[in-house]
Amino acid sequence: MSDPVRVRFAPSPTGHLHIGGARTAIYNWAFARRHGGTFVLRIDDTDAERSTPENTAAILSALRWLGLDWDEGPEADGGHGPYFQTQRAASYARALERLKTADAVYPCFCSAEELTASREAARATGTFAGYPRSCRAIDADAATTRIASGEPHTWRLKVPEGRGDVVFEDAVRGTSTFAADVLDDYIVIRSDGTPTYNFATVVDDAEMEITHIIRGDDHLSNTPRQILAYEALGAPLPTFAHLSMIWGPDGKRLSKRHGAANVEDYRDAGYLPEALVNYLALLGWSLDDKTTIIDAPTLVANFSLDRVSKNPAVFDAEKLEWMNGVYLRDMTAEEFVDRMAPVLSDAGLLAEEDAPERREWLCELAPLVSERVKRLDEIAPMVTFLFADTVTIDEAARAKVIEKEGADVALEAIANVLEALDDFTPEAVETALRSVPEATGVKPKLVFQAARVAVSGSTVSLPLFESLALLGKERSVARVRDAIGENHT
RNA sequence: GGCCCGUUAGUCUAGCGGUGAGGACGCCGCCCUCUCAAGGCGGAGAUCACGGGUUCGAAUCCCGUACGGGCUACCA
Repeated sequence: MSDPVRVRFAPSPTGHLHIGGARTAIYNWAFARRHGGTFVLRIDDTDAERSTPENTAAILSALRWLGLDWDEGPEADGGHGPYFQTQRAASYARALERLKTADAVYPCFCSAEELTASREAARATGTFAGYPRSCRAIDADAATTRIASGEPHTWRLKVPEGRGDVVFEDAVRGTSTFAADVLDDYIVIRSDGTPTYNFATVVDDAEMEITHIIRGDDHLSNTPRQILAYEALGAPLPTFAHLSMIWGPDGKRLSKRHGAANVEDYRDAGYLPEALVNYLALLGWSLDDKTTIIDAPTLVANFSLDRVSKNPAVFDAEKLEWMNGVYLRDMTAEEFVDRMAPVLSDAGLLAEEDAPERREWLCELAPLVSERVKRLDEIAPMVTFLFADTVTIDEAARAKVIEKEGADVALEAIANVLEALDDFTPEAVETALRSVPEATGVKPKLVFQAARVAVSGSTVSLPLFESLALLGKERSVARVRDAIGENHT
């Protein structure tokens, strides 16, 4: 049996949870759950300028909303903490000491200006633009003296003499090779003593015993230098798996320029977490050649890195919307009411505390709404007429239906026939309304549309008979009567 | 500039040497129908980026080219 799987998602709190980050988190989570492993959440907040506690909180809440629970991380200690890089200075210092004694690192006194200049020069000649290793030649005693005198310096990782090409097996892309001569003596500790990203991640991943690093494609080129750090530290190498990017429709990295790019944007727009997880899971991974609706348990039972595709995927908002509709429609009335109640409350249609006593009524409404809505935020406009005392008839609808020849006659008959009903069920209402065309000689289409406009204010609404039943006899009849004579105004 | 990665319909994908290149979103049409949806049925849409190989046979293997993306920071 192999070592227990430990994976991590390590967002940088420089913004909220991005769609791309969410997919990375989903894959890590699914992989951990699939293998009975541990999902670690680590906050890579070493960018002091842009990291904020608010962003961290937003990321945690977005992950929770998606249902991606972590076994170790903020608010879930697992013995490998702390889980904020800014609290791990001791680890980095310890790692640096280890590298010093192993002679795997050396101080560099070059100024930022010098480095930029040499880089530009190298780039202009078309050769390797890495650090020329100037300070590597400074002997240890001289270096110690200069450090003691307070001269600013960084620490660079020494690419071992005679190190061959760096070759590793990427779980999604296969063998990756980086030639030895492009390996760079990169900076691991900045002049202010803080670690650079490439070093901090390796130290943390090693200490946290991460076995599989599943992350974005943008880190692929960083992998060889990280591998060098693992080797210098004497730590076992994890398996790497690089995910391709998620693009906007223009083939550029998905960003706010393309519209909603954060998980919470979708939450606020009325998307369900289960639909977003399903959609994102499929953006770069597939179960087989035909399955598209995959719930979380199914994802967990089937997720594997070898079915992750190598090519970038364009985020298709329309498909997500369709999928959200599928989840909405698949809900039971009870489930749908649970999602609908907060929406009604926010829209000021039905107070949260009044919802329980009208639960039965809401459950009757639910199936009518759920099958014609793709997002939760479409609900309120659709059902407002059922909650309001009166309804304002849409101008176009009035002109098109109420002012039609015969509409008044039909409305009169509708009101009478409804009024006569004892049992105001959809079936009874339907039977009653269906008798109107014959009795009045008005075409059925007009009869139904007139009733619809009178009651809902629009030519497009939830199904008529059910709507009337939901509205109740009194209000239904009143609205139909109110509509009569509207064409004389 | 250098290095790395990618390329199957508008989009997401299946495919892993022999298929009529399969599915999904979107689009179009028909059916159902009290409107709108949903649902059912059908359709259009892919010279598998291009050019060379290897092979009896290539979307699948190899090499180039083009295009796109990433990295190349004392950002992550």
